[in-house]
Amino acid sequence: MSSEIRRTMPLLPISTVMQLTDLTARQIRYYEEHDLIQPHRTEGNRRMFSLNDVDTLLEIKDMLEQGVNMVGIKKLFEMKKVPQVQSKDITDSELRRILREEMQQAQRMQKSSIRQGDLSRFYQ
Amino acid sequence: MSSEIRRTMPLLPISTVMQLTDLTARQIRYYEEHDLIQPHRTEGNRRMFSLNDVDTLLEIKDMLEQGVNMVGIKKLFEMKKVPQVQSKDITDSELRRILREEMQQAQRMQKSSIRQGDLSRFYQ
DNA sequence: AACTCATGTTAGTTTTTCTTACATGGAATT
DNA sequence: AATTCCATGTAAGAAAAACTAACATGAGTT
Repeated sequence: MSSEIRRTMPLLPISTVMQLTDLTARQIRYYEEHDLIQPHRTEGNRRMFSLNDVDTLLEIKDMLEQGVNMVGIKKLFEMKKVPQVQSKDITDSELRRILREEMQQAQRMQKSSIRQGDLSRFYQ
Repeated sequence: MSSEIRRTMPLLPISTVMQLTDLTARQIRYYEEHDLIQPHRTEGNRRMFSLNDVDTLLEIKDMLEQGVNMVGIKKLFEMKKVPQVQSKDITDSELRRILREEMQQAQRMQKSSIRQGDLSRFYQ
């Protein structure tokens, strides 16, 4: 009983992901364009998303609401992936500078960002 | 982190369910026709399945391979739902008779049924 | 004032899913 | 042996969903 579902399995069409994340198709495709997600494609070229993709999108949404921009999010994701040893091709100091900038901008935006819910709208 | 996914949420299009269960669209629709599943519908009338639906379909597939027919599967599902007190509108003896018949047919079929895998084909 | 960024919107196309109807092969029944 | 039943295959035509590409926009930055 209870089929094993891997969080990386491409299960969901974009419509489902829109509902789960409260993002528009435009937004989701834009984030893919900027390489923040890499959804699977069907033979017919339709995007299929995994549960991990949904998590990532929720993180993206969150960071955007905090005022972090695409580039910043990308960097932050890269950090997450290599938490042990900082990759040296982007110098540490440069990374710190970028993040400092992002965070400053984030604070400026903070006032207007209305903290908005998770998936509660789905537990009908 | 990690979005809560309810097993009853209608998330999956039929194509995904086909892959997860190794059933054809025809089979899935046929089982719905016989009321073994009740997938959600989008505004545009497309079926959307929950993880519970997938589980149910895997059970159906299993029972069919054992030789149980639609009617038998329906009854067995009804039993599962009311495990405490046997519903009296279908008499106990009648239910037992039906199930005995199914099981006999099942044994007859057993020889030809090749036990076939679960979701292993997906852990690429 | 001109730019940039994230997102909206529209158009035209392709893929996916739907319903309906008829076809089929093996089991069971007559 | 012929007929019926059952689970599934298949084909056609219609509708919905998703795709790409392009232009539009408004807030924030330079």
